[in-house]
Amino acid sequence: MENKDSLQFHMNMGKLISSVHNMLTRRFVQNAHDAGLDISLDQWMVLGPIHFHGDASQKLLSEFCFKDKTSITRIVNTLEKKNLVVRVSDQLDHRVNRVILTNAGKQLFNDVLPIMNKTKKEVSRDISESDIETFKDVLTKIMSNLENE
Amino acid sequence: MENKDSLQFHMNMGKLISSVHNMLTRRFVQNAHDAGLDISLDQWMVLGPIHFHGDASQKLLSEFCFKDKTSITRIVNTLEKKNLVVRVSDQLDHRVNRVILTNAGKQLFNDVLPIMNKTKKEVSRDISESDIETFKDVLTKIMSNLENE
DNA sequence: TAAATAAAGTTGAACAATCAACTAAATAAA
DNA sequence: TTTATTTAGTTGATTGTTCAACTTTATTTA
Repeated sequence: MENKDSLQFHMNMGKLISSVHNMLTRRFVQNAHDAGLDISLDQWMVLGPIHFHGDASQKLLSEFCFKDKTSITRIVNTLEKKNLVVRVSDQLDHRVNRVILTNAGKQLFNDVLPIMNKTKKEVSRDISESDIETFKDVLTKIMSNLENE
Repeated sequence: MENKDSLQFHMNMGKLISSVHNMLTRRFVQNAHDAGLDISLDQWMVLGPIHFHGDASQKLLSEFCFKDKTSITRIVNTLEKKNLVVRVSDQLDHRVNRVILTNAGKQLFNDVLPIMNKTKKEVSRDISESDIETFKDVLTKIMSNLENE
């Protein structure tokens, strides 16, 4: 029966992705906390690109992180409140904020890198390299399937 | 934007999972909305098990949905506010709430089934059955890797 | 049985995602 | 040049997640 099958699929796929997302988030924060570091996975997902780009605009961060501009606004707010980044208004285009790491931000970035690697290892333990590749390919394919219109 | 595509290619697992989770959630709600239905993916993920179990406790829903008991409390609050479910205190154990579908809840469940099916098709378009299987296996393995301690 | 402990749910606070409505600045069109 | 439109970012409201602290009811255990 088609309805039953599709329900099964959804419960599996949707539930699996959602559950894995939550567990992964929790584990990363827990690992960071155990190392005495206070950072969420979303903050890390934004902090990385800021470090990588040097003076990223929020628009760029939004595209790079696949997050809504509103989410970026609020995550940058939090990072700024923690003195990890500062917003600097672009000299040429006054609509644009350039987000820059402070020294504390650079320090935290370096401290969190090993946490990220530790979490990665825990996540992918006992999974073959080829299965990981297929897994990432499918995720990428789903993303392109769901890209707007 | 070709720059975006090349970024996608280099994305790590955490970012992929997080992005897919967000896009999937958005697409499901959008499809429901286009069909005149007002429901979130998380509400659906809880509504389904309520429908199948008949009189699930919140504890059971929590375990079945892999969600925190606090999340269940709040999702059930929302469902109750929308008159889709009611809480009935268990006669034998007064700590327990039994969550029951109303007629409106049953109606919505049936209305959302085809939406789920549509979303499923969009998500898995052009992905082979065997890749989907590997994908789900890896998700399941990650869950067991991240299960507490 | 009385006291300690465990279990089921709730509440508050902090953070994040989404949508819609908004400000301010830049660019295009008239 | 003046007006209209687009773009970058913010704010408010609603929903969901997490942690810690809490209430209420059951179960242990001393």
